[in-house]
Amino acid sequence: MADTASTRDRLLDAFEQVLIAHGSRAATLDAVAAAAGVSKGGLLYHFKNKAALEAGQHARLRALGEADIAAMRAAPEGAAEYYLAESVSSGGALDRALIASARLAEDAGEQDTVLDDLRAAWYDVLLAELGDPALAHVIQLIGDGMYYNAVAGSRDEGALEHAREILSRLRG
Amino acid sequence: MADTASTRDRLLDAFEQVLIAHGSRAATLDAVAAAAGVSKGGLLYHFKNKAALEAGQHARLRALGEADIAAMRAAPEGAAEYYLAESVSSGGALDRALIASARLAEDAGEQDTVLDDLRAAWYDVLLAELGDPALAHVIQLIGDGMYYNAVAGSRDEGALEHAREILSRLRG
DNA sequence: GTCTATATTCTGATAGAC
DNA sequence: GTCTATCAGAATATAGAC
Repeated sequence: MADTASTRDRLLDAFEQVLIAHGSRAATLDAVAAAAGVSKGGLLYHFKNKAALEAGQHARLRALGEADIAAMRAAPEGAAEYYLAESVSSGGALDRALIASARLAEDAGEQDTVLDDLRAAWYDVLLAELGDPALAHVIQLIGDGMYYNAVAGSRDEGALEHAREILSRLRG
Repeated sequence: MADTASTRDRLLDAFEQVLIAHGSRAATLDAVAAAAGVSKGGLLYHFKNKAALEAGQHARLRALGEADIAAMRAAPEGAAEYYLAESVSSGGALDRALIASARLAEDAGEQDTVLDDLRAAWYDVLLAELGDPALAHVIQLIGDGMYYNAVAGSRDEGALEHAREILSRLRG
């Protein structure tokens, strides 16, 4: 029901899109309102100031991230496989929210802990499955690396296959 | 000779520092000039506009990066060890330049290729030493992951030790 | 080379009409 | 709920004094 998305949700979508495509400097109230097809006044009805818009973005990431962690715990292929596969940016809602919040986090001095919290939760699940702190840590770093490359827009073909191959060597 | 650094260099130092500490949104001409201890007019004598200041930052990274690639080729401990050790943010000149340029790159749509160029060069050196595309690729992803955490401002204790341990398992 | 003063445009935010 | 009009302050940049 993309057509029936609330204006509030469309504003958050637009904020994400501008953050991802053009960075935080470009994500002004004017630009976000225009991308969402509303006026600046319309935006400010839903989010009383820019801090509220940023908080809305972080809250969206938190909800998506917590759902993902539950899915990772339940993944039949195992948490490590699941984690690596999802770290390849697929343009999904979680990817987009992660990139957008990461860009905001660079400007604001540690105002929202969602990124740190999610990272810690993913690590816990990896460690519970693998039972090896060094391996769990390195799997997370590989995921971060794939995520970094996706954000930078670099084509990084074969990353997932290569990561899977190395993972199997380490487990075998 | 930090005391005898030229005003131009002090301005680039200040730009880096503000970018790293507070992000690109905070790195205004006023803030950079103040951090360097000069007036805005003084800054604009050395860099005629903001784009020139950003170009100066990217040029500084390119010079440091090319020197690093030469050092990596010559490293007695091997390129992979050298690469992982330097990927841990140590506050060195290269680290700082890398983080600063990465923050600028998010705002500007691929105007300077220095980050992509350096990444490709590092991969070439890793592959030449390791002779294994999957392993070279994964080592670079681990470095990217450590670098991503530095850009994001997270602390990530034990990353280097864990990466070294996994590397030795893979080589052994 | 560096500063002050100023012009211009952008940004966040408010008030009130519809 | 959404829009337009408007404002204060910030940001980039220029001109010219020293």
